[in-house]
Amino acid sequence: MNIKEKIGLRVKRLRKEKNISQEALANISNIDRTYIQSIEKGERNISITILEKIASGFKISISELLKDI
Amino acid sequence: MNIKEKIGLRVKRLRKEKNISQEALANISNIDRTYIQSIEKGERNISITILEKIASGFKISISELLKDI
DNA sequence: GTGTGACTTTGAGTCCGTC
DNA sequence: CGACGGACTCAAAGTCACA
Repeated sequence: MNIKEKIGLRVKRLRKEKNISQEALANISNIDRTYIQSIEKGERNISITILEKIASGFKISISELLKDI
Repeated sequence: MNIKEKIGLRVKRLRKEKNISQEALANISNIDRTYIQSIEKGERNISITILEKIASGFKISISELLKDI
């Protein structure tokens, strides 16, 4: 499993834990809904700014978002 | 200071700590020398795969690379 | 060994709609 | 609400010559 897939799973798991929809995460993170989907599928090589947006959406640090990755 | 600049400084500091040149870091990380340079200047919005390369070059985890960022 | 500007190609990232 | 796809724009990836 590559790093993109790992991050996808991590995002998906965090999202499930918080019990929010892809759409909701997309909104609070200021990212496109379809892009979140693509990320969760492990298709995208996301940039640090997107990582930052997602982390802030989850209200955690980037380093926390990438823990165990 | 934005996140790109923060990462640039972090990379630069880690590199100085290890006492290696940009060229050496570039080689062990499999990245172009000028690209490392651009990253250290905080100009690049680097992706997760580049973060992975740099982290592995430093022999640390990505989460460790992004600590305090 | 470092610093810079310029460049091309590929994919990041957005927006639309459908099922 | 999640999954998928088309079409689009702009930026990340990667390299070069020269100082």
